[in-house]
Amino acid sequence: MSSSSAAHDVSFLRLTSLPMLLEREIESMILDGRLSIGGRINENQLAATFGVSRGPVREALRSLEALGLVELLPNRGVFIRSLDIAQVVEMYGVRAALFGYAAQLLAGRMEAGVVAPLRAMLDEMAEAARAHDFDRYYPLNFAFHDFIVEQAGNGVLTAQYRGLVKQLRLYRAGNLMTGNTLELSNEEHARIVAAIEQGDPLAAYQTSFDHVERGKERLLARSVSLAHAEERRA
Amino acid sequence: MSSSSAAHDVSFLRLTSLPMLLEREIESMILDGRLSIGGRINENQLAATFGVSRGPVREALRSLEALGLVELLPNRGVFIRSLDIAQVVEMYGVRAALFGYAAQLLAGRMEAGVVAPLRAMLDEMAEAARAHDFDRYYPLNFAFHDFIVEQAGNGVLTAQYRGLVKQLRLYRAGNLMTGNTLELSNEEHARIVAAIEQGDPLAAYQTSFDHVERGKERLLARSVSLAHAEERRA
DNA sequence: CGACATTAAATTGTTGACACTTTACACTCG
DNA sequence: CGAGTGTAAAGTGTCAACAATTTAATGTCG
Repeated sequence: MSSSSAAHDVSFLRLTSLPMLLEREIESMILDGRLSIGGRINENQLAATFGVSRGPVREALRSLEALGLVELLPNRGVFIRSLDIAQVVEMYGVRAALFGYAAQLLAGRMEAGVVAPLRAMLDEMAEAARAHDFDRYYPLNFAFHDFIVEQAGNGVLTAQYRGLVKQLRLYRAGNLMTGNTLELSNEEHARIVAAIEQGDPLAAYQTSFDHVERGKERLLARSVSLAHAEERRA
Repeated sequence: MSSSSAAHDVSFLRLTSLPMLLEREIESMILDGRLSIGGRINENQLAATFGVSRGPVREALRSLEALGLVELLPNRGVFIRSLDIAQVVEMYGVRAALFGYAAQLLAGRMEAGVVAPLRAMLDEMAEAARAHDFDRYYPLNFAFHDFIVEQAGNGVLTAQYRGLVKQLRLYRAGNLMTGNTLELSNEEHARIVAAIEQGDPLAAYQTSFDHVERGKERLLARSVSLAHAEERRA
């Protein structure tokens, strides 16, 4: 047994700091829309809001830059990152690969008590889909994906996936599904669960990958029609 | 056409800053081994080395934390991140998924002038493998993987993949292959190129994924034998 | 001699001030 | 009246000093 692998770690004591706190707070301000996308962040103003000096604020912003939530232009300022459709498409691709890998892992290491919750979510989503109730469907859909990633048991994967999903929230056009797309989407979910349940990693990868890719295409189609509407208006 | 999409962007002017510069420099200090893994970074000392104050250094370290190269413990200091074998295994898994996705993309959008360089690298690696010349094989191997990822044409994917590879350099035990593993590794490369050339995305994914996974297993086997050697010594 | 409390040194955390750059605005000139 | 120039304000970049915390060292008591 290695001596460096301590049995009990006591680093919980004071495991937060002002910059970390500010980072979380600014992050939620961005994701909640309290800071408008593309807009500039005023360090003085932000520091004044929190009643602290600019130092910790600047440190927090550096972290947020690395997380892909803001952009730092030297001598210009910090801007809330705005994603164009091309970047969103790329992100969806990577998200598809990561989610596919999660399902692949899960199919390979099936344990009891994993399929049951998935089936339960599936049923609930089916109900919401039948009612065309997007507001009910959306959080279930999110939980379904996150559950699969989480249960895959790879912490690095979970972190990367969630980081990507977080960044995708910067794109405020595609969070909507309409009509019977909900039911189509949930049919894909069912295929994913089936592949996992049967312990078929490759099928789990493919169905999961395709599911996210279809989501991308739905988003893209919607985005194109939005752009056309924009054109007509001009 | 949107008015915000400028035809020519002049943001190159002053596109760097002191914290960014320090970030790059500290990063290379870590990756070159000039800062020992697990060790603590002294802000005063580091700032003095560069002839700057602690502010910019702290900002650079915040970025490096988000990149996964250092760890920040409040009131304790900044430590060069040290990876245990479990984390390395997880990272290899995600790397396999990302690399697999890259090959999958490349197989789907085959353009001229992609296979030729791959085949050239393949031949060079074969030669190096026959000669058991690891020092020659290693950079070729790296270039081979990076080329596939790059040519996949997804910038987000490239960034994530390279970030992960960078973090993996923190683990200083597994960069060695011995004996005929070089030839085995290159046979896997050949299968990857074949799948890409035939335009078979799924096969490209699988062969590429498996290739990295095999690398992980080789690393793991070596790591176990090292641990045993360690035990015997104790 | 070892465990514990106490004190001093070292290090991180935060701040306010100052220098520099960018941006906005008013002014001048064609 | 519009393009261009110069100036003032606003904002970012950097620093050095101070506060708070942790770590190391010293001394004390059982």
